[in-house]
Amino acid sequence: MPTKKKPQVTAAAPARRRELLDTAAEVFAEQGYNATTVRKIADHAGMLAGSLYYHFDSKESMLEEILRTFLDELWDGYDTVLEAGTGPRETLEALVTESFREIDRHRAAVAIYQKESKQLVAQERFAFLAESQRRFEKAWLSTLERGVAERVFRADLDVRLTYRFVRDTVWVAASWYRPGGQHSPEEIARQYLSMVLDGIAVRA
Amino acid sequence: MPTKKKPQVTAAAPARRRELLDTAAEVFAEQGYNATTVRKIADHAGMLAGSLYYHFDSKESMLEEILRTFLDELWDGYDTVLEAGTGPRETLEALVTESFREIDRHRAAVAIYQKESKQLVAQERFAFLAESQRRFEKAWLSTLERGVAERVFRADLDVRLTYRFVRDTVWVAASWYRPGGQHSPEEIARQYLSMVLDGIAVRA
Amino acid sequence: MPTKKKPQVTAAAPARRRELLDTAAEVFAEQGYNATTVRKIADHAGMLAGSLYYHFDSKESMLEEILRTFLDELWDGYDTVLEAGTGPRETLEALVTESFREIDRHRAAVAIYQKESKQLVAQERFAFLAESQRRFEKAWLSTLERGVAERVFRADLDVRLTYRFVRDTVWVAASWYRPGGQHSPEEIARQYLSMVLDGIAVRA
Amino acid sequence: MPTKKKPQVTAAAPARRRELLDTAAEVFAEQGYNATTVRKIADHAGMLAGSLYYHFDSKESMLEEILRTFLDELWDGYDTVLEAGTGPRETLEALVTESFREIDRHRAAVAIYQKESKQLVAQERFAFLAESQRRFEKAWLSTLERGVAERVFRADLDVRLTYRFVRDTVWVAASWYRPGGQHSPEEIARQYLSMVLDGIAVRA
DNA sequence: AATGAATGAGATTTCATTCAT
DNA sequence: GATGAATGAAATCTCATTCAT
Repeated sequence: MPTKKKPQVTAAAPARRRELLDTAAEVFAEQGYNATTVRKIADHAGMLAGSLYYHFDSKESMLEEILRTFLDELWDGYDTVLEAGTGPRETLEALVTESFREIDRHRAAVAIYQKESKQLVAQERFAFLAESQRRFEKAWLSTLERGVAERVFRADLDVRLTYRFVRDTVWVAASWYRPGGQHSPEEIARQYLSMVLDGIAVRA
Repeated sequence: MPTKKKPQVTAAAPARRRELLDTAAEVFAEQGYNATTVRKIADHAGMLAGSLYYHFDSKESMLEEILRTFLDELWDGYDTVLEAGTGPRETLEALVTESFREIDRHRAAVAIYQKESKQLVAQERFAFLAESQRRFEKAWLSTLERGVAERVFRADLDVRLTYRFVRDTVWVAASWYRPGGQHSPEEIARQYLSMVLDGIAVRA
Repeated sequence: MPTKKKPQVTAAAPARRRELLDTAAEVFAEQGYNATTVRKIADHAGMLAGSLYYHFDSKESMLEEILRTFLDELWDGYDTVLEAGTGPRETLEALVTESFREIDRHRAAVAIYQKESKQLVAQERFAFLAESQRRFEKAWLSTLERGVAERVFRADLDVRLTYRFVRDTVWVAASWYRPGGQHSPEEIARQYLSMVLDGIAVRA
Repeated sequence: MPTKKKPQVTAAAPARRRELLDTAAEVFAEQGYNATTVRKIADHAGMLAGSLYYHFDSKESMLEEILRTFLDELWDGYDTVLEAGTGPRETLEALVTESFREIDRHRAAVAIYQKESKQLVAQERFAFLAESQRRFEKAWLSTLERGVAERVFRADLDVRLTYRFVRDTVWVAASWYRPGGQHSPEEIARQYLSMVLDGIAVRA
């Protein structure tokens, strides 16, 4: 087997990479991407800062891989939901539940995404975030619009505002959610859906 | 040349200070505190980086002053609401409306607060953030609990979860809100309250 | 005078820049570009490594400016010679003499150019070196060709080989030439021309 | 596991060593010694960076061996020429021809020698370069001086300047020469000698 | 009030080299 | 003989901050 160059970007030895990326994601989520030094990541991984560069090209490439991996899995889940062809209310419920499951599985990545993506999209390298945002918006908006058309969701709301409301409502949870706590993701999803769909006021 | 240097802590020329702090807040909000260099702030203000130090002790002191000013005004508003002694639903409506007014007035500061406060509270200097968070939580929680007790809000909800839901729901709006847009803060507050209180589903 | 940004690339304060560039060129020439650390340059300039970045964007940008400045001046001289419309022998003599004068004035830059340009041209940023090389080749080749046509230069030589011979013959001198030595540039030019034109063998 | 590690200094498996050194020389010549990473050499050789250390002690020892091998062969050729006891013109012609043959055989090594030796001589390890330079200078100078004494070369030339002229004139050719091109080394030597001995001007 | 120049600490990155397997 | 992972030293660069003018 001749000349291969760069072991890094190749998904050659995925085990150690994954470990290190999980570590990095944890630190990024906790301290913020900019405030996280490569040394801190290395400390957490029990190695020297320079050693990380055997596995990754740069701090930024770690961030990219963390976000890409997360979004790939997220869309796997979402696509399954969207292709199921269920009614708008069931679709919305499934999307919310799926979102909380992703928060459960990728808490760190979600927190990073929430905090950093607005800054990152401007960079060419992170253009895939914008693409994901577009698909995201389309999925939610069309579900809401179908729901309004089918009189399942209230027609007197501004749809874009409602979209933002639902979207944010779900994802900010990543900032306080701790996996393994007293609530399972499905339980939290159920409560959130109850609030979003029926409100917190007592029905007249 | 008598006495000391550095007139900054002196409240002299408060107009220029305010201008500069607004500029700084804008840049902090747009790029993130860590990613914002003193040079960028100075560029926006039409001066050189070093010149800012005539007005402020440090980058951190700018951040502190921005957040303190915002929280002081926020609590002026909240305290008025809380001391009015209205019923839980009216109090909640007033708090949400007041919050959107603050977002309107201090959009940059709110965005900074949302993004950075979690990291900052750990520092002695920003302990006032923790204090504010405690008062905040108390205000909302007690309003919700009063509402549940008075059967104005649903009893079947996890109150802490509901608190986070309402809190996040309101404040994340700062990440997309643009003052002077098509919706006034009061209008947005009304729509949000409608969703939060009554849900987005059509009533059976 | 409002917002100006970046004092560096702007030719704002040319005095200190020039000093620092001269220092840098000296070190680059002596130790080679790659082997020269920014710290060494700073040491020679009596400042700290980081301080250089107030004046220049990067080590590479120093190199670029050194080479550009040199080539600009070189072409000022060459163009004057080429536009004089003299015969091929006089043109060649003038070009050689001008070259030794440039070596005298920009010894460091010439040495750097000689040693590094082959590696550098591959980079986008140093594409201007390729452009200069093309003009260079054209100037010398056409002079030689005119000379052959006018029977001033021998016709039995391979013109491209002759071009390389003459070109290298002149410029490698930069690797050993020391300004202020016993020979003036004009004197060296005269000797070189004597060898190049008439050879070192005794005439039959 | 008895005795030591590292069999490299042992002359075992000299074929692979030679191959690897040729590869290394090629890369050193193309990119410069400092700019060449051990990884690049390994890439070209189809192995990983660390694997090179089975064969060699260090990057520097590769360089040393490349230059030593080249100079050993060079001096074999030169000594034969110098001991032949021919007249100064024939000696000079033979030295130049031999030089072009060496460029043909060791193009990479010659290019490295040209570019790096000035920096290297300062190091103890490369003191042999200085020794070679002294012998080199002596060989050429004495040949030129004999030529002047025997009225074969012009007496009106500065001998040291002429020495540098001839030396540079020959060796820089390594920077553009490509083996297997249209000119054989002997052909190029003949043309160079024609220029050096008789000049490029038409004889009056 | 502001500029221009510098400092100094620390960040990211590079890379020759080592070594257990 | 070669790989994969790591080390550790050093290099480039960034940036908040200082200070004489």
